[in-house]
Amino acid sequence: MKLKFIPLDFDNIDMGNDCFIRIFGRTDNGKRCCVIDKTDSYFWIIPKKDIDIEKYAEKVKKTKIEHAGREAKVLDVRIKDKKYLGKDVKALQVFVNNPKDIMTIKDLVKTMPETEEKKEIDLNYITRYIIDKNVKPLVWQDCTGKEILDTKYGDLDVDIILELSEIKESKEQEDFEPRILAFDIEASGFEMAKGEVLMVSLVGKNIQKVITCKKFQNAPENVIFADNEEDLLKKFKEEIKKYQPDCLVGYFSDGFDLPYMRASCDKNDIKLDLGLDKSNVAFTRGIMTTSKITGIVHIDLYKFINNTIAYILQSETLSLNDVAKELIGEEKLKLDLADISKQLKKDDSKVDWKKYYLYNLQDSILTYKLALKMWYNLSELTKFIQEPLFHVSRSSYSQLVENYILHNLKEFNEIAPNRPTRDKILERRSRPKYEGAFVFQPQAGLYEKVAVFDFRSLYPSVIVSFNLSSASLQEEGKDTYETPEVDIGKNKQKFYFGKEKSFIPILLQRLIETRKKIKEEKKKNPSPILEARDYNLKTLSNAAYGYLGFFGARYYSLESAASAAAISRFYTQKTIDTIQKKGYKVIYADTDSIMFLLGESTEKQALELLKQINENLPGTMELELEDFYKRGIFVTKRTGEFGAKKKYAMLSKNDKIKIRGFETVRRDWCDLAKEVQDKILNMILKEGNADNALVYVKEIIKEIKSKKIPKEKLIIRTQLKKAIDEYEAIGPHVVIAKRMIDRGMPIDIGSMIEYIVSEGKEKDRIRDKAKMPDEIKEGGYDIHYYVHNQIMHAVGNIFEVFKVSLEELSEGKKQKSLSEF
DNA sequence: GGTTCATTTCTACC
DNA sequence: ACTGGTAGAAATGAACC
Repeated sequence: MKLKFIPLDFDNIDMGNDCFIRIFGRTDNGKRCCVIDKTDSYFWIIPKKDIDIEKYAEKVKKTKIEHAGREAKVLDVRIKDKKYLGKDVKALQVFVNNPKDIMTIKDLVKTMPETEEKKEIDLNYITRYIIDKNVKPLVWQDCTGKEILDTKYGDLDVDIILELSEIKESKEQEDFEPRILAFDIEASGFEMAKGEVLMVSLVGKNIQKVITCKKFQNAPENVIFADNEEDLLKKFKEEIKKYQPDCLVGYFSDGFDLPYMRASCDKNDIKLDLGLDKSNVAFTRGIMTTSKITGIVHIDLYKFINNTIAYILQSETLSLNDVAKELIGEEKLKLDLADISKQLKKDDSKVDWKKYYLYNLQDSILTYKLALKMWYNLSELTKFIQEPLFHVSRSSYSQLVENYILHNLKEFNEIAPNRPTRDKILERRSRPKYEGAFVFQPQAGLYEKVAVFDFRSLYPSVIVSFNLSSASLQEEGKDTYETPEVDIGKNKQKFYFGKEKSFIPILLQRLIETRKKIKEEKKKNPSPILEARDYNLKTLSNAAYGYLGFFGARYYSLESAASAAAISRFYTQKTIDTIQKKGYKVIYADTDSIMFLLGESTEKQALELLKQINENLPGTMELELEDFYKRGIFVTKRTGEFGAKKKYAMLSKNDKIKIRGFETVRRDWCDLAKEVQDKILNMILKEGNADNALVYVKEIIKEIKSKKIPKEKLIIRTQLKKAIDEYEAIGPHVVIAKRMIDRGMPIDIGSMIEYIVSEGKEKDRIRDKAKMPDEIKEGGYDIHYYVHNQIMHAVGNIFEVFKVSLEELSEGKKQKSLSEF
C-alpha cells in the first residue's frame, strides 16, 4: 500500500538479532501511523599505514563473540575511500547485525595491531537512520510497503502499521498543524511518591479539562471528578488516549509533572503507559531528567525556551508566569500556594478548590499558547537540524551545531570524529584560555552625535573568510591564510589555514547565505515561519564559533577559535585606526562594534567612509551602519578613573533609549534602584543636563529616609548558581536560601532567592541583615543600605559626569557627607 | 579590632 | 558539563597592621 505521512517520533526496537526503526507519524488524512524500517549498522576503522588492508579486512570480518547470551559478529567489511578531517583515508566500513554490537566489536578490533582508530562508534542508530535513509523529521514522506495487522512490532495503538519498502520526500510539503495537548499537575507536596496528585489540567485546540479528586459544588462541565488519586491517573490516561495528541507539552514536565505522576502510578500499582506501544513513560536520568513517551512527542517547553530563546528574553526568571507574560502577554492566576499547602495538612475542606482548579487550568492554557507561539521555532529548527523533535526540543546550541554538521557530512564523504572521552574533556578543560575580543577603553562623559558601525556576523564571517577549522589547520606553506599573533595562555604564535575551503566553513557559509535569502524574503512577505527560520539561522551561526572552542565538541579546535578571536581583534582595531585617521574621535568599541563622534561631519560622509572601509575588508567580512544617535553617556568605573567598559546608554534619533550594562538592566538590583537609574538616564539623555535628575533623586532619598518605600521595591533577587553546600563565600542569598530550605521550601540550583536588607546593628554584615520579604514589616528596611549601597551606587557616577558629587545628593546639606547617613 | 586586598559570586556585553 | 572570552561590581574572607 501507499502512504503519505509526516514523521514525528522515532524509536528503535531490539528484536534479538535485528534492530528496527519505528517511525510514528500522521498520515495526510489525519490517521496515526507507525512505519517500520531498518538500516545498516556499522562503524569505521581507520587502519595504520603500510598494512595489507585486504588481509586486515578479512581478519576483521571473522570477528565474533558471545555476549549477553547471543553472538555479536561482523556481517561484512568493505574497504572505502573516505575523508577524515579533510584528509584522504582508506577506511574499513564494519557492518554488524545490531547497533548494540558496535560497542563489543569495536573493543575486539581495538586490540588488533593494524587498527589505528575507530570512528562513528557513538552515532545514535536513529541519527544513522535519518542520515543514511534521508528520512527527515517533520518532512512529508511518500512511501510504499506492506500493511501489518499483528503485534509483531509491539501492541501498537495506531491506525496503520506499515512495513516499509520504499520511502522518499514528498514533492508537496503542505503546512502541518500538530495536535498539541498541554498539561499541568497540582500536587500536595514537592517530594515525589510522598505527596499526592490533586488535579491535572489538559488544554488543546478544542479541549479544556481538569481532572481532580477534590470535589466541590457547582462545578462546570469541563471538570471531571475522580474518586481518588488512582482514579484520577486512570482518567488522565483515558483522556490522552481519546485526544490522540502528536505532542504532549508541559512546562518543566521533564523534571516534575511526568516523574511525579509516574511515582504516583507506582504507588497505586498502575502503569503510566501513555506510549503508543503501551509502554510506561521512560526516564533517562542525567544532570536533568528527560521523560519520553513512545510515539507521542513529549516536549518540555521550559527546556526548549531555556536552551534556545532564553537569552533574548527580558524576563528575570524563566518561570511560566514571567515567560508567558513576555511572550503572550498573559499571566498565571494569583494563588497563595503556601497557604493552600498549610490548609491541606490541616483540613482540606477549607481549600477553595474552585479557585485552585482555575489556577491549574490557566497553567495549561498558558503552556498551550506558548507551545503554539514556539511551534515554528521548534519545527523549523527540527527540519533544519534533521534530528527528531524530541531531541531538538532538548538540545543545547552545541548539540544543534554538531548535529547540523553531522547530518550534512555525506556530501563531503567525511567520517565523523567520536565524541571526546572523559579524559579528553578533562585535558581540554585544563587548557589555558585564549585571548578573546578587543574592548576599547572609553572615557566617561556625555557625547553628542554618535555614529555606530558594526561588523555583520563578525565571527562567522571570519571563520568563513579565513577557512578556520581543524580540518584546514596546517603548517606554514603556499596557499594558506596566515593569522595575526594568536595568544593562547602565555604563548603567542601564528597559525596557518589552507585556502581550499573545508566542510565546516562551507556549511557555515551556506547557513549565512540561506539566512540572507530568508531575510530578503521576509522583507517582501513577513511571516512567523520566516521569522523563526531567520532567528534559528542567526543563533546557529553565532554559536558555531563557541562550538569550536567547546571542550565537548566532536570538531573541537582551540586553534581555530583562538584564531577567529585574533583575526577579529585585528580587523576591529584596524578599522578603528582608519576611522581615527579620517579625523573622527572614536569613543568606544566592543568586539564587533565601533562608536565614534560625527563632529562637524555629516551622516552622508560617515556612510562614504563605511563604503571605503568595506572595499578593503577580506572575504565575506562586512561593516554595517548600526545607527546614528543623538546622545550617549559613559560613566567611570567605581574603582579607578577610567571609563567603564560595557556600560553605556544611548538616545536614538527617534528618542528611544538603549541601555547596556547599567544596574537598570541587571536583575540582581532592587526595583527601586533600577527605576531611579532608568529615570535619570532618560532625563539626562533627553534634556542634555542633570538638573531635573538631581531634584528627582533627592526626592527619592527623602522618601527612603522617611520609610515610605513599599518593600516590594526593595527586594533583591539573586539566583542560586550551585548546590547550597558548595559555596565557599556565604553571601546574603546563600543565607536566605538555607533558611528557606529549613522551612521546607523547594529550593535548588537555579532558584531565584529574594531578600530585603533589614535594620540591624551598624557593624552587621549584609548577610546578617538579609531577611526574606515576608519576615519584615513595611518600613523595616535598612535606610543606610538602600540610600548608600543601592541608590547612590546606581546614580553616583552618572552625576559625576556633570561634576555633581555624591555629597550634593544628600538633601541639599552640602556640608554633610554621605558617610553620615 | 579595624583596614585592606584578594577571592568568590553573579550578571551583563558581544 | 552541555557554545566562547571580557568586564563590572558587591560581598565575603583572609591577610595585614
